[in-house]
Amino acid sequence: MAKNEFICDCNVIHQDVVDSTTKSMPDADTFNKLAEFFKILGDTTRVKILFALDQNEMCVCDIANVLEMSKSSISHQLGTLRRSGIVKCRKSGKEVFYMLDDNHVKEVFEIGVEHIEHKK
Amino acid sequence: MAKNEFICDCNVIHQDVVDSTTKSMPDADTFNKLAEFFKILGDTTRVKILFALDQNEMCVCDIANVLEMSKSSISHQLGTLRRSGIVKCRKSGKEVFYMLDDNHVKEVFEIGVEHIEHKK
DNA sequence: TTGACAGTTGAATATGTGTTCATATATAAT
DNA sequence: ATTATATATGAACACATATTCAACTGTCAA
Repeated sequence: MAKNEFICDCNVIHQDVVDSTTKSMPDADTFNKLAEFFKILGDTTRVKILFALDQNEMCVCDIANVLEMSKSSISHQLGTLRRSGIVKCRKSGKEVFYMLDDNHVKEVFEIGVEHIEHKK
Repeated sequence: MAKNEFICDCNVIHQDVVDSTTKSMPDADTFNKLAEFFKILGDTTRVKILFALDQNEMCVCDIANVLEMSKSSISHQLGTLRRSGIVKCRKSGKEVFYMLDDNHVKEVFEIGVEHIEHKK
């Protein structure tokens, strides 16, 4: 009678691997934040916005024109990106300029592109 | 009368920035694949699976035990990861061992963790 | 102060997705 | 052959989310 029977619907097959892996797993909070970070990058619109902002700080209307999408849609996505700490903004009169907050985004981005090129 | 009026619901404010950014944007296919790649990483269960596989190749039951989830759920996620070219597998009798396919995953992963640590 | 415009935001809708459940396949052992 | 087990998979459900629409705030100019 396996000790895990109330946790999973199957038996442990390689107890040593399961034990050592289990011991090395980070806490749930780390995994949640990690997944959340990637989830933010996992949308075509947001990826395009980030690519654009990687080159220039831009206002909402300009981004909307580059992506050929509505201001509202872009503004919603920028809100999501700002709340995730991936972009920040600066106000200037009626306009709001957005820019990347964190250079990790750039790194992750470039490796992602490499990955895709490599897979072709 | 702005030339973009039929595309967006707003005017171009900084024509030079919009033009140079538009010119440098990769094609839609690249953005779609990039977003797809990050989307796959943007799920807590898959992130956990990838973390585990980064240390040992493992069979479905073992992964299910480490994550304390059902075999079916893990199998579905492994299917997703395999179809995306992020993990590959090796059969041995009744068991199927999974492992990371691509080392870019490891790199992206580590930068993601750095990002999270940095934000605390 | 009035109008125009940049931007934000809540609600609604449409679409996508993760888990569960039931079932199917494949391999090994009796 | 039959049984047990490891894995896969289709359908269904619940939940999340991207865009649109409408309404709103705030700023500038006339």
